[in-house]
Amino acid sequence: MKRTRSHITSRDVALLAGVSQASVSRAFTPGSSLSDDKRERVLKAAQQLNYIPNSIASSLTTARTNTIAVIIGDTDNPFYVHVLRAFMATLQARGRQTLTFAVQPGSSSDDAIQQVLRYRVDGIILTAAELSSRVVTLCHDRGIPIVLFNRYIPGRKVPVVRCDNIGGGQAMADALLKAGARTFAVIKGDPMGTTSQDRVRGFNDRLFEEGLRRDAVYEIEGGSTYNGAFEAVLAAYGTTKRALPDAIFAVNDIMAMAAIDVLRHKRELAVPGDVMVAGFDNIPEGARASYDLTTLDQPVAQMVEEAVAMLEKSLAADDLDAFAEERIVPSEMVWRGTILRD
Amino acid sequence: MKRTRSHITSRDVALLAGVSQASVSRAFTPGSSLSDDKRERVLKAAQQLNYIPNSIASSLTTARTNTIAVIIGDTDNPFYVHVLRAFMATLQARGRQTLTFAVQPGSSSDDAIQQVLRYRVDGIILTAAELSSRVVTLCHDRGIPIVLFNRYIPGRKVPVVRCDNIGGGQAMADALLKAGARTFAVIKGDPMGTTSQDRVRGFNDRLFEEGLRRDAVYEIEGGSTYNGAFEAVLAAYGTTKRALPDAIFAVNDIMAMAAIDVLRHKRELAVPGDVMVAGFDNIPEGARASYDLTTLDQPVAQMVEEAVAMLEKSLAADDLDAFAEERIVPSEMVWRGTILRD
DNA sequence: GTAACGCTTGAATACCTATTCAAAAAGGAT
DNA sequence: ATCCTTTTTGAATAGGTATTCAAGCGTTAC
Repeated sequence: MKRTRSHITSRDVALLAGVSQASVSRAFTPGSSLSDDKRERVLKAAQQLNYIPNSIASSLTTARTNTIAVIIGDTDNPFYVHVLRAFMATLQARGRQTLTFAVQPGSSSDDAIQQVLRYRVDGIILTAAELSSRVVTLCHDRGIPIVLFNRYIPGRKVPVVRCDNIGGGQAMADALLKAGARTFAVIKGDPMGTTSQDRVRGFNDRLFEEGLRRDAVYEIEGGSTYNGAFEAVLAAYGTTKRALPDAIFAVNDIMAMAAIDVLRHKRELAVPGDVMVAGFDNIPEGARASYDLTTLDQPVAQMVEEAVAMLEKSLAADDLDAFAEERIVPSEMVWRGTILRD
Repeated sequence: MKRTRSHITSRDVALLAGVSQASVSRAFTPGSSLSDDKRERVLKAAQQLNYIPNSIASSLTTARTNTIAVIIGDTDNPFYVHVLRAFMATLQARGRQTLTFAVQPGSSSDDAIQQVLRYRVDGIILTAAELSSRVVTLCHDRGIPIVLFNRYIPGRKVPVVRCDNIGGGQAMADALLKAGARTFAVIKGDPMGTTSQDRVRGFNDRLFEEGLRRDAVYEIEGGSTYNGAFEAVLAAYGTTKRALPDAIFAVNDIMAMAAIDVLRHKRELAVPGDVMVAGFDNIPEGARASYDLTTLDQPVAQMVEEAVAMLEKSLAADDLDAFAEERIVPSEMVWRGTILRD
């Protein structure tokens, strides 16, 4: 069958139902004034013609696309995959479409935003990706709300939902000290990311507060990925050259899992017997029996829920500035088997 | 700042540049006839006004959105998450937007398709989700190409890219027989999914061909998820009640990993020493040292590439029917540590 | 010098729906 | 039956861009 050039439009339906095009539009717009029998006639005609309303045309007049862009930077980290899934589910449940956009880790999301603005999305969620203050202004001037997830722009007031990363780092430092650790390694993530920076800072600061010497903490660049962390930990502790720390704190679970794999399978060491390991995020993968990872929980469902709520509040309001809130959610210790407990 | 009601349009740019609106449109349409100096003038004016072309309006006239819908059913299976990521990257690289849609596992994707058709996507990719023959007709009549990924509709000619699941199942049966296994368990996935069905069929048929008795294979419903398989395997082999098989074949890696975790951590058994385990898909997670899973590789990158190519071929053509091809990619054994080898 | 041709350009129009405005119909009260 | 209020309805229009059509212009060939 040849591709039909002209689709069925509301006018065709109107013709068949013997009403005006306006009435067809009203039949598909909840809350608009139309008599019941006419609505019924229209819907029957629509069904008969297999009519599907054209959102493109509709968006042109309403200046709303009912679409939210979700921009994600780090699809290598399962945590952000879970976040993306949660956003998709939440937005879908609220009757919105999701325009997903992945940007290369490290590169800026400016181009992506530019792209996305062409599509006149109603709002933007940005997780784990760089962005410049410039594009924030760009969106702001256009009245398009943008909510940051687990990322913020220092020195600028932008709506954001994030976890208390500094507090989490501190809590983990306390937990490991209490477990008897005195020498440490920290596996850092994206060097430019505020998330990793804050977790490391909270962790280190607390240790130094407690009187540890600066060389009690060995810092490792894990690059936020399993493979990156695996190689880095292997380079650091793959041989007996460097003395093992009492505990390793990775700023995310996936890197903690890499560390465990190196210690157990490349060095035949026991975790937590020889070295304790802790992560951050509480991804389901870390909870599995093979890892049983002690970590800090980020309440993803709640955070996503709040981010969407924040976006919708901006959507409903005329004044974007009124809602530049910052929601900081605490993270909670999840005790499992990779840290010793008395 | 208040939300600006009216955006900058091509007309505004035209006014500033001293040209017609048509010329502005041409300046942003590659391959259209416009003198260099005029194009330059337009682009300068556009930049000055922060003009971003409106894809909505453009789509209305061209009847193209440059957007592809990716519908995914099983986001619990990491394999399909990798598939989704690959699609997003591939489509993005070709300058297309991705409208992602997740449907509840088990429920049909008909509603999702209906939704997606409103947005006049140019094409649809469907992975790991049910769909009725009816909506295929619906899309077909509208001239919207739809490519199935790792799923097919028995008895209907629809463009599809999938792995040779039957052949893979057979290959795994051969491998396990050669490794000395004589009693088996099979962990099945989605009962309605052709993928799981075919893998089980290929596996069983080959075993029975080789003369095994039907009760040499114990079948387990794993539900396609880690948790589902974990519980099912625990129920079957968590105690010493039931005799252990020589080998367990899970129709996907994530369930194989669950099986390994049960055997190792709930029963203190050795894999592959006491029981061999094999999966299907070759997800990166299974390659990690903690699992080191022997499996069958699905060449995701290649399959995704081909699916998109198939879609674009349909997009370019007028006649949809000419391209209802079926591309079946072979899967290859990946020998790792969970099957004994001589 | 004229004819023929190709490239540029702008005016006008189509794309499809939501909404406004005014008219018509229906309902209610007296 | 009359007037007033409320609801329903259709005609007309806006929304922003791509494209068509015809005109304008400059070039080349003879």
